[in-house]
Amino acid sequence: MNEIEKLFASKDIRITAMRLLIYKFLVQKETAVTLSDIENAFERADRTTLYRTIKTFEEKAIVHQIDDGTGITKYALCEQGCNCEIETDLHLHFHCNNCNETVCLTEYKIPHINIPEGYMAEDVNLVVKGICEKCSGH
Amino acid sequence: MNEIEKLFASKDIRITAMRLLIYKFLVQKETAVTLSDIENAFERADRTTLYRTIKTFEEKAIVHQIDDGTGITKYALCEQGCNCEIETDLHLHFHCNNCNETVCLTEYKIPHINIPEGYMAEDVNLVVKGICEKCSGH
DNA sequence: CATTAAATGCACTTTCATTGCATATTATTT
DNA sequence: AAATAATATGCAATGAAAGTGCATTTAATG
Ligand SMILES: [Mn+2]
Ligand SMILES: [Mn+2]
Ligand SMILES: [Zn+2]
Ligand SMILES: [Zn+2]
Repeated sequence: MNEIEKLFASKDIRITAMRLLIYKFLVQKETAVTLSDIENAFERADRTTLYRTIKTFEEKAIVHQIDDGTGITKYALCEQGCNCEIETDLHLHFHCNNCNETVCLTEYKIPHINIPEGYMAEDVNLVVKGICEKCSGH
Repeated sequence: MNEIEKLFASKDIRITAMRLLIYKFLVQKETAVTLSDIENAFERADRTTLYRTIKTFEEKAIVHQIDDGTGITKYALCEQGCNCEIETDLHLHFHCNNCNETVCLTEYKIPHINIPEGYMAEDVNLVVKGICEKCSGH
């Protein structure tokens, strides 16, 4: 068993060819992906399989879902040892208005947010939109 | 001309029966609404009209759009004198996981968010999820 | 009241998300 | 190494929300 297979086994995910391919695809991507992105990368595979694979990865905390405001849900690999199944993964996300890519800013944690008396926070979603490093000419 | 008609006139919005009704509906609501909410409130009206009315209101900065992470876009009245057409309306939004309602916390502004060198922020979306005042027993 | 521009209603389209079920593949037991 | 049980996959279909084209109606203007 290689590293990926060990990871799958440790999370009770059956090792299949498709899952290994999709996992490798996600590793090699440095931005968040949509289901369509995966679909385009694996044109011979069925959409449903890709959909259910990413959902399995999400349940098992291999990827986390990102709502960047574009209306299309995106996914990105979780950091090693992230606990987003239990408590929220509190980093922020950046969506580029130019190249339309979304990235995890895992080093940039969401600050404490004040809310009115009587309200109880359980989760926070913070998305910054603007121009990314690559598009601004770093 | 009453107050609402004056508001419409000042924003170059034609005064129609439907628009007045929808506006009054929004005023009387204290939480953000979906297009379906409006549809249910006006079952005799055509969905397209409701859709285009809310889009007109949005363009003219009568309402602003809210992405609370539920996947369904919501709308709420803008504060008087808000400039969300030009610069972003920087208050935060709260989504209750219990009653499923979303509210504008107009008094609670979005704090400054640190982002990496090379990135340029143009817009920020901040949604806190949890239990609202009413559901927690105020 | 006549003219013109915009709003409305209806039918259709698109896109993304999701499910049911038959078949294939993987893991487990004999 | 079969046989069995459990799960994954492929295909077809459905659903929800958003959006568009065009003919008809309504509102603003002189
Ligand atoms: Mn992330
Ligand atoms: Mn608001
Ligand atoms: Zn970019
Ligand atoms: Zn509530």
